[in-house]
Order: sequence, then structure tokens, then C-alpha cells
Amino acid sequence: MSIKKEITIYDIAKALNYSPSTISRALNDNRSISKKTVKAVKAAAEEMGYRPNSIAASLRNNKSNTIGIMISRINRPFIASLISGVEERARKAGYNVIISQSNDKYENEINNAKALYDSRISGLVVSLAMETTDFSHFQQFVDLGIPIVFVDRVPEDFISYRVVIDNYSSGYRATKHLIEQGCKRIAHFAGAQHRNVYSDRLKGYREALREFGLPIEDELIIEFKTLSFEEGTKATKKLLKMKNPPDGIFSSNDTAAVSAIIYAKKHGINVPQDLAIIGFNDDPLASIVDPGLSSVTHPAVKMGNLSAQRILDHSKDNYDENISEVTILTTKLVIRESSSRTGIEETNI
Amino acid sequence: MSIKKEITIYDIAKALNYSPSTISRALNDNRSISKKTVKAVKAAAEEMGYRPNSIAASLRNNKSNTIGIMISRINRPFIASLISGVEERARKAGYNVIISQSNDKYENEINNAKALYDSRISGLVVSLAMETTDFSHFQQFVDLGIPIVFVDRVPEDFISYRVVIDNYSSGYRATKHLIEQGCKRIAHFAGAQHRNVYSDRLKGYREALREFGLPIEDELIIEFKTLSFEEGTKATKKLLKMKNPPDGIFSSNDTAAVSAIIYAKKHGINVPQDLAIIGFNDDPLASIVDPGLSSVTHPAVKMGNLSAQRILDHSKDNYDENISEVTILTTKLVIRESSSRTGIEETNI
DNA sequence: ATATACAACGAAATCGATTGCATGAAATTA
DNA sequence: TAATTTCATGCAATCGATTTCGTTGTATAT
Repeated sequence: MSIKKEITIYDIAKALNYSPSTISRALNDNRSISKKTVKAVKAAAEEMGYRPNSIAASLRNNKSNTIGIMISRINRPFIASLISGVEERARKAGYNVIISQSNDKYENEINNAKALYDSRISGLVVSLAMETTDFSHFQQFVDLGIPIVFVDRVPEDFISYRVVIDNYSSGYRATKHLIEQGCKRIAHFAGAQHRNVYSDRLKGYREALREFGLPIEDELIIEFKTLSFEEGTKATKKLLKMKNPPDGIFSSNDTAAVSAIIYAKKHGINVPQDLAIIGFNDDPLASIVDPGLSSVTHPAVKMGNLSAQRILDHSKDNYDENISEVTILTTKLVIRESSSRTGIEETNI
Repeated sequence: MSIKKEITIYDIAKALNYSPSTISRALNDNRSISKKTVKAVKAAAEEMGYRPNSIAASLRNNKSNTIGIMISRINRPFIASLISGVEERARKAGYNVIISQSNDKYENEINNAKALYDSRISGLVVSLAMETTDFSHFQQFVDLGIPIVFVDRVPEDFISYRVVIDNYSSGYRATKHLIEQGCKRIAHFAGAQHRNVYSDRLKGYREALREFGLPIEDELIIEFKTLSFEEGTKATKKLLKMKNPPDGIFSSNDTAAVSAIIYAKKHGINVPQDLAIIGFNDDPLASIVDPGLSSVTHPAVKMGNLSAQRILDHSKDNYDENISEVTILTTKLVIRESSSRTGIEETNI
């Protein structure tokens, strides 16, 4: 048995002695076709093993029913959950989801944008590559009225939809929490400052220190490149070697925070008594490390759902290209042992 | 400024006073077009902002250059890496990747198969849903000569490509390792036995016990439904309450293994001295938990690369539908403290 | 009985790119 | 010089589904 031929509406038309137009209408429940015919056509389609060719439909309708995703790397808990959320919502609506990874490289992002454009996606969900500072490769989508939803890592001044968390407030609350635990010298593991998520967290950190009358010391603010485990270990080492070491760390991600916990433990420094630590993202490992890492939770799946929804709701007709619609989700502090000098609690300040 | 019109080869044709055929050929470097014309056409295309419509090309060529992926959930370290590997390889070849999640539900898997079929994917990469025991929803792809690559969780008797790890050997080696550490009563956290990955690991476990003259006791083999943290905690509790509790656990995944470590620690049982533990997958948390969890590494990204490669290499012409080609990758034991009664080492038995 | 309305369907164009075949002109060969 | 290639390009069909106009035949209204 060799390769079968695909069944098209023409085959059904021939079998039932109808025109292809009628078959198409019947399959789409067009009411200008009699119920009897609709029933017969659907039965024949089922019987003959017909399956619509959505490529043909896409071409004709100028509508691919596909959402494109551009992210740095799939293999990160937050990103994976985000994609999961987009896929979940999209599929319910009969949309496909195409993914593309930039590996945080600007050049890859440009090429992926081209590839997705060529596929005539109906909408785009983007979390920017670490490197990206120019956004002109997104203009082609705007020109065609294709909605773009920037998520998490967003550009500051590109008119679009945006789905973000309250990074500033989160940074503020995380820092405030450490202060409330009695920390007087709090270090901050910052990310690349041209990315909103990291600069806003730093701003929140600064504001909390200011509000509580603590000095802001530049040597306690370390700007990371990738917030990796290795970078975190190095930074922790440097901090703890200071003659006046910090007694608290607010890290912009969990990986670096965990490295600090592990480094401190190995060097006999008590967490949280000598060094209280709070991370960001609430990755699975936060609840596994010992002591448990306090962190800031991201509603990642929900952010994905909302991003997809934005695209599904987008209408090319009544759409004002001069308006950015921003959805801001609140985060929650999850307090575990790494920052609990007074006992374990869970707050939602 | 309102929505722009898309530029097609017809627009270029009109602008340069050529026919669309010539434009098409020129853009594809067809050598029957003069170099001068090719140059002019490409310049005009660039200048006019032309971008190919791959939907139209797909329809005409009956080739979508798209790989479909069916997995349980994106948000799992192994799966995310697998997808990453597929995407990486596919994109280099100019292919898109569409993802679909089953959430381990058979019904979702069927619907996703339909959606991917309707998109006329060029190939399919599948890791089966936990529930799935019938594979007829994959037959439609086979009928059209569309290659299917089953990865990791594969069907036993469906002719196809397969990319797997040596689960039997891995189970054997993990168990043997525990025996070598002096364990006499080794429990096994098994997964659903209709899934090859879990039944093969159990077989390896049995074989190791047999070979070393240890009795196989059914009460030490616990079949999990999902290998979740909660299930793991429950199982560990049950095991440790036995009057003759085990002194070793080989778990089919890391999550359950970690739950055992944490439960044991909380109840004053020394890991690895009283209870040696080894997991499977080498998830990020394995190196974070304290004591570090020994585990079996999966080359997940590579499995993704190879799966994509299978599809890219697949030719409908010289393809024998009666042959299954199976790629078996070897795993490595990563020995950490959770099973090191004699000191830390890394083996590659 | 005549006009009108409507129900049910068909013909053909369309979406954008590709390609087999045809054509005319230039170049080569006999 | 005539015959034959080769080169560069155009024409028109094709991929499969959708949709705009029609076109029938029958039913309802007046």
C-alpha cells in the first residue's frame, strides 16, 4: 500500500454530484444549503476521510490563524510556562502556535521575525532578547495591522500591546521585606539595565532603601550579564569578602539567588540570620533548595493566556495604532526560610 | 497612516515590466533567468519591501516546511529541552515548528493530531500522552507519507522513527549503583507500566537485583500515576513505616526522588547512609537539592535535534513504510551525595 | 394567473507562488 | 546561408478552499 491521495472538497463534490461551492458551504454550515444536503455532505466527508486543508483556507482568507512566539529560550521555567499559557488559549480558539528562540541574540530575533512574517502569522507574542535595543524589525507587523503583544521583557517606547508584571512594586516590596527582617545593608543582583524588568526592579529596590532611610551604595548593586549560577557565585564571593559585607540580597532571579544560598552555606554563613536572601520568579528550585528561597511569583501561564487573548480579540477594523494597551499583573511575595528571621509566613503585600 | 498592502511578485512584475513567472524564478535563483534580471528583481524586491508569502508557496508546493510537535506539557525541563532541540535544528533548515500540548490526555492528543494534520505539517515529533494506548490517530500521517518521530515515550508496535534512551540499561545501572553502595533492600518508584520508559526502567531494576542475588519484593515496587512530589512523599512515608524499610530508592523521575530526600531529612533519616536515593532525568533541581540528587542524564536537546533531523532527511520517494528506524541514545549516571556512601564520584558505566 | 420572494445550488474568480510548455531572438554549428 | 541550439522570458494551469454573482425551480402573495 503506497501513499494515499488526499481527499479534497472536489472529491466529495464528484462523489455526491454537487459543485465544490456547495461542499464548502455545507461543511461550513452555510444556511443557504439545505439541511439534507449538509447532512449528506458531512456524512460523505467523514466517510471518505476528508480533512480540510488549512493552508488553502489561509491563503484564500488571508488569515493564518496562527500565533507566533518569539522568546529567548524555551528551556527556562518562566518562558516554558508562558508558552504553555499561549498555546493553551490559542488552541482552544483553533489557532496554531509557532515558536522561535533567539537565544538572546539580536540577529536571531531579526531572522525569526522574518520567518514569522513570511508565515503570515495572525499575531505575535514577544519577550525580547537580552541584546535587543532596536525594534525596527517589528515595524513590518505593525504596518500590516498584525498585533504584537510584548510580554515581560518589553520595549519602552514601541506602540503595542504589553503584558507585564509590576516590576517596580515587586522590587520595592521584596526589598522592604528584607528591611522588615532587620537587614541594614542589602545588596542587589541586577540584570541588564536596558531591559525594563531589571531596571524597574532596581528602581523599586532604591525606593525602598530611600524610604526607610538606608544608604544606597553602588558597590552593593551588581549588574549581571545573564544572572547565571556562576555569575551569582562570583558576585556572592565578592560581596562576602567585603570588610563590611551585606546582610541581605535581593536577586533579580532565582538562579543567582540560589547560588548565593549555596555559596553562603558552604562558607559557614547562616541564611537567613547572617544573610537574608530573596529571589525572583519562584522557579521550582526555590522550594527545593535548603533553606527554601523566598521569591516573587510570576503568573506566567496567565500572562500567556492574556497575551493570546489580546491577539484573538484584536480587530483590524476598529484598531487605533496610536494606542498602547498595557496589562499589568501583580506579583506575590512567597516567603520561605531564606529570608525569614522571625518564622515562616506567606504575605501578599 | 493606515494598514499597508502586502507586496507580491505581481507588484514587482508590474514595476519592472516582467511577468510574475520571471520574478518568481529570479527570486529563486533559477538559472534560466539572466544575471542582470535577477539582480534587478532582487533589488526591486528589497526596495519595495517584498517578503514571500510562504502560505502560497506551501499550497502550491504541497509542502509546508513545518514540523509539528505533540507533547504532554511544555513546562517540564525535559520536554522544554526537547522542543528547544527540535526548534533549533528545524529553524536552521528554514522550517517552522508548531507545538501542541496534550496535558497527558488522550482526547487532547487526538484533537491536536487533527489540527496538525489540517496544517499539513511536513513531519511530526511525538512524545505520547500518559493516557494513550491506542495509536490509530497517527495512521493518517502514515497514509500520506508524513514521517512521525516518536521520542522518549514511544509506542511499542507502531512502524515509525523512534528516538529513545536505553531505559532498560539505565534502570539496570542505576540499581546496580545502589547495590554497589551497599544497599540490600532497594525500592523502586515506577511509572505507568504501559509506557515503555517506565516499564523498561523497572525491567532493568529487576535484572540488577536478580543478577546480584537480591530478592525482588513487590511491596518495594510502587507504581505511580504521575510521579509527582505529593505522590512521592506519600510513597516514601509508606516505605519508611514498614517494619523492614528499604535502604535505597531508585525513582523513575527526579521530582519524586527529591520528595523522598526531603521527607527523609525531615524525619531524621540520613541520606545516603540510611537511605540512598537515585532519580532520573537530571532536572535542574537535582543539583540544587541538599544532599545533591544522583540521577540519570537525558540528552534532551540532542534528542530534539535528532528528531528534527530525521524529518528533514525523510524522503517520500525511497521510503519503506515497513521499517522502523530506532535511534537509541545512551545515558550517564550523575552521582551526587544522595547515593554516595563512599564519596562523590561521577561514573559513566 | 401573474408577479414576487426565496430556497438551493453552480460557475468562475480569487488568494500568491510555482512550473511545464511555448515563443521569439540571439548565438552557434553545419 | 540554413538549421539548430541556447537563452531569456511569457502564458496559463495549478494547489484547495472560499465567495461573489448568478441561475434555476418552487412557493407565496395579490
